[in-house]
Amino acid sequence: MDAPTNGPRERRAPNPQRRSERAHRAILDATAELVGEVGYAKLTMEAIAARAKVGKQTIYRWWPSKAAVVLDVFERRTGTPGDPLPDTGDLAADLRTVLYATVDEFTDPETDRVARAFTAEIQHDPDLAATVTERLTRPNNEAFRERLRAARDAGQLDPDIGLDLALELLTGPITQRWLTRTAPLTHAYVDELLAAALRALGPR
Amino acid sequence: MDAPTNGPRERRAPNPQRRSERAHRAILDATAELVGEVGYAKLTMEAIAARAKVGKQTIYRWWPSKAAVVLDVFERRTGTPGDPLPDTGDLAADLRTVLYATVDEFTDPETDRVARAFTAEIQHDPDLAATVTERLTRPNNEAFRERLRAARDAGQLDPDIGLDLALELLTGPITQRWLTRTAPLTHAYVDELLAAALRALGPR
Amino acid sequence: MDAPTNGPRERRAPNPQRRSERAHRAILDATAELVGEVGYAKLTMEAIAARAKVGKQTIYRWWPSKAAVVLDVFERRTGTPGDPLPDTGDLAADLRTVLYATVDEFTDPETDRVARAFTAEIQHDPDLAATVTERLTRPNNEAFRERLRAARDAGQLDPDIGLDLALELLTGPITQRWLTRTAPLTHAYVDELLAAALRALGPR
Amino acid sequence: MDAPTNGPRERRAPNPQRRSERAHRAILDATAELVGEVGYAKLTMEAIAARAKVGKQTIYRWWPSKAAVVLDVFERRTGTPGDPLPDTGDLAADLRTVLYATVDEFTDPETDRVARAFTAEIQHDPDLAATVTERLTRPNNEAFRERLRAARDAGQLDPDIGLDLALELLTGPITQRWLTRTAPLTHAYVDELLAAALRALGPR
DNA sequence: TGATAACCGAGACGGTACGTCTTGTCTTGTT
DNA sequence: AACAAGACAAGACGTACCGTCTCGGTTATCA
Repeated sequence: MDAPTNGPRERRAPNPQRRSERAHRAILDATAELVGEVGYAKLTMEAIAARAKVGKQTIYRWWPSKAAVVLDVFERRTGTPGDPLPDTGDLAADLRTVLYATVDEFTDPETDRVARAFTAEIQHDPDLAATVTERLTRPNNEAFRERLRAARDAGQLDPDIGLDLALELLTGPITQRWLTRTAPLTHAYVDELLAAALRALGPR
Repeated sequence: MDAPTNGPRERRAPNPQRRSERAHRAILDATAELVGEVGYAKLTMEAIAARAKVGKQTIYRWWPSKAAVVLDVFERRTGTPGDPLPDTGDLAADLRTVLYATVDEFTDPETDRVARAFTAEIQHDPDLAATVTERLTRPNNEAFRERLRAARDAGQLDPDIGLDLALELLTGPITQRWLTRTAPLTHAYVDELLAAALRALGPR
Repeated sequence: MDAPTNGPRERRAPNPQRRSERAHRAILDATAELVGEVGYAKLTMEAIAARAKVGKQTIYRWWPSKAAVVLDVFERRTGTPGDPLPDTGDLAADLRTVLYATVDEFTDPETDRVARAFTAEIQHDPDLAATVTERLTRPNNEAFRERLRAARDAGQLDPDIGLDLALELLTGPITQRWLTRTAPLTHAYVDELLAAALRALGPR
Repeated sequence: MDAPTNGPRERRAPNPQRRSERAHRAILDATAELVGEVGYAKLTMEAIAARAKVGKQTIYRWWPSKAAVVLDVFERRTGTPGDPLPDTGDLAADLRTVLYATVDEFTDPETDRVARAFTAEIQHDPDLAATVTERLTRPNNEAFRERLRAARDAGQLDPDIGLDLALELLTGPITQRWLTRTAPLTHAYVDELLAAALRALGPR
């Protein structure tokens, strides 16, 4: 796990206007390549700097940690989080669409790899945890809750059930299965889960 | 995160008969203390050896990694996993008992700390992942499934629902909430979850 | 003797222009102190680094081995080797001056200590042997031979005797006595040696 | 050079009567092989024990150090030191015989290797130095001096010249040339040396 | 002729130092 | 001022040996 980190020193902010676009891109590209080649754990700042033909300081100037760099890479790859869920009026179908996509993402080796790296990193880097929550988790959850809210307003959900719990009933099992690798994440599993969860959530 | 690990060299197994009980205990004690003092990430083999008055080789002789040592400490603390769940005949009550205990554990700062460390470590140490699964996750899950099986046999559960899914519906939400720290883990939350999940699982 | 040395890994040369003068001096100072305190054999890179407040890597960056560091210390102490011998026209007197100085040096505990260390080290470190020969032995011998050459040209030596042999007759006995510690190195011994050797070397 | 040696603890002497001849021989054989294979510096007690199929304690029981073991190996190889020099009445011829043999020995790679190892080791192991002096140097020197004494008594040497100096004039140059590797040790060199030295030593 | 002590093989132990690695900062030109 | 390059202090890594210390398992005297 962590090489005992000294924590980066506080320093006065650099001027983003003068930031070298070349260096910025080179760092993200190099990081993306290296994560693919050696995985997150063996990724080093040293290696990123070398591959990107960049001084280490240039990395430290713009990112507080290795994780922050990789987070940017990750974000660049997966595109804008927080996109609204589809709303065709058919809740089950819409959720199926989204959850299929979710398990597909987790099944992609590259995404899986980085997601696991973040899951790991978040456990002992509160700053990163906050950032990830802010930029990934919260927008996604909000979009999810929005769709559920619409369903509830349409009378498709039990109004006594909290949206957060609803969300967790639908995604928690997937998260847990992915986390513990107890069984494969398949579309069939999503179907099964969806059926059960909707029984829990539907109007009495 | 991880100092890029070279992985321990292959070596022929030492003779466990000749293992020094004194050293064994001293290492676990020292590790337990140090995890409490500096946390898992800043824990070093060097420090364990120093605190335990033990040669580093003695640690490396018996454990392949820092994580493995801490796992033993963790196991020693939490006692035997895989204990059967209570079975009073009242499924809801029994599950409540267990899930209360679960959230209590995750709420305990010490346990939380180590659990997070393992969650992190497991993401990029497949050997450790296998060990943890084998020694913690699987026994616990099996005990859980056993109780659910009994309930199903008693007609308290929908026989069409897989026990794995049932398990995940009951624990996945808790795991996810703990993992993402989106909201506190309380007994009230367990109650809410239990009510919803049992609607999903109960006989039609 | 040597802890079985793996030999330092090959690495691309650092840029001497950017060498830290502070670190350089601190390392040599610390080494000088430590050799005096604990002797060469118990001198460790670890201790040098600690005393000099320097990272170990900084030592390894500039010197291939402990011996190389001490050689620099030694050289700094004894000043420029290869200084020409005095030439007053009186060969015996000039040689006496030089050999007195030689035995005085070998009698000084500090110099003796380091000289023995090198004598030892040279036996199984060919690189160091070459360096020492190049930087100490050869210049000194050349200066010596130069003085003998002048004497030979002045008709004070048998022209049939090789200068190398002449050199060895004059210094070999001293070296051997120092090496085997069979008897003390005194000025009287030099006188005795000189008388005999000059009989061997003088014109017939 | 030496890994800083803790020095062996004082222990009460074992009973040589009960010494295992098998182990004794195996240790010497293994040491001889290993010195040949890896050289003295990289020779380890560990390796000797392993090769000899012997417990390390068995080595430490009978020898105080690696050097002591190798010394025994060396002695076993070179046979009894201190044999008297030939005395045919012709001093020059007798010395030539002996010095030829000496340079031949030093020229043999195996002997050269071990001799250098001891030369090195002696510099910082006073106990070993004493042992070597006692068992090798002194007997050999004594035999040498004996022959010179006979020559002096026969009027072939200047009676004013000390026997020690005479010895050193004859052997010091060879020792020095071997030690510094400044030039090859040949029979021709011995001839040249002998001619010169005898001029120094002969009666006036 | 046991018993009983010593030596033996094996190898775990507490240590020390090794030489390497990476971290995050600092320094030195260049652009 | 940001940059590429890379030296620097710090300190953990995992390994190699050190010399000591058990641990059974043979011998080989002596009671």
